[in-house]
Amino acid sequence: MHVDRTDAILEQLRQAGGRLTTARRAMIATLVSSDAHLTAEDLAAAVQGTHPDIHRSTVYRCLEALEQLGIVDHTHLGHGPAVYHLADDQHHHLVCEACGAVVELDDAIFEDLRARLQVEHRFTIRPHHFAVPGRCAACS
Amino acid sequence: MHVDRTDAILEQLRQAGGRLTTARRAMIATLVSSDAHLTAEDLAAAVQGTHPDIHRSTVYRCLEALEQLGIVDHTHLGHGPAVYHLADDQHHHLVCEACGAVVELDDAIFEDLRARLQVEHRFTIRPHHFAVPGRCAACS
DNA sequence: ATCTTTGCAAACTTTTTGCACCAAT
DNA sequence: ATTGGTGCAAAAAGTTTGCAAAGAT
Repeated sequence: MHVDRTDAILEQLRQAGGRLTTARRAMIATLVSSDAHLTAEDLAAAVQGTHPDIHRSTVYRCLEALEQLGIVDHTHLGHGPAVYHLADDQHHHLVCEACGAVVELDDAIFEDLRARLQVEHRFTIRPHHFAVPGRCAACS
Repeated sequence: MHVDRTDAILEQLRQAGGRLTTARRAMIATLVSSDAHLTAEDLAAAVQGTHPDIHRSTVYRCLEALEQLGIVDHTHLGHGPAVYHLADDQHHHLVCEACGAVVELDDAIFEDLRARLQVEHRFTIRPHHFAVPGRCAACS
């Protein structure tokens, strides 16, 4: 179940010296139970379903805190808002510029490119932070 | 000189049915004479040096128009504003998340990845639209 | 003469910040 | 009791839009 994962995350938060507040619990619960790509606004809306007085700015601040603690990560799928997901579920994205479809990719696909850029430019890529744009099968 | 390139671009604009206005001339001139990565704001500031009454919104609208005509292109180097450059100078970017350094890359480096994603996911990448983030030699 | 483009002001979207209060440890 | 987190309101940053006037063809 989600319980193990949630517990592990809450433990990680506590270990890092973060406080276990209502807002954080609610946000982590939402992130655990949704495997979609949530914007800060999505998350705020979801959380406010059960806790109406958790403010948008709290959501942004929590996300920032949780990101610094290595619990969540954000990605840019295109223009528009960033999307957030739990850091224990790392993956890459292809986004169709025409229809917005998102394809999730395994890390492995970037291995060759990573190795090459490391050697040729001494640059260590962290490619999950931005999606790779293009055209999906249906739109090309 | 820059004259040839500018003329070619102005011709391209005319051919496409776009009008040759003061704002467009000034913006193209600025883009031709600067090979840096200019934000819309940078461009507005530069253009306003000689034409003080060209409005920011005109700059944004021209950029949009010039982009649709295939004359300019924009890229996202990270959080913060988009940067614009002439479309006849296509290249990719690595951006250091620590120091902001930008490494320009040739298209070729994405060939293998492009081919693989095409075959494995029928997805045609257009990777120059977003920079690939990571750590430069000095920051890793 | 026509139809695009511009200037301006104002709105919009996403995110950040200052400050006083509240709550977790 | 302390320190970190929260609610609120307000601003910031980047970009877009409606409209009437000006300009390019």
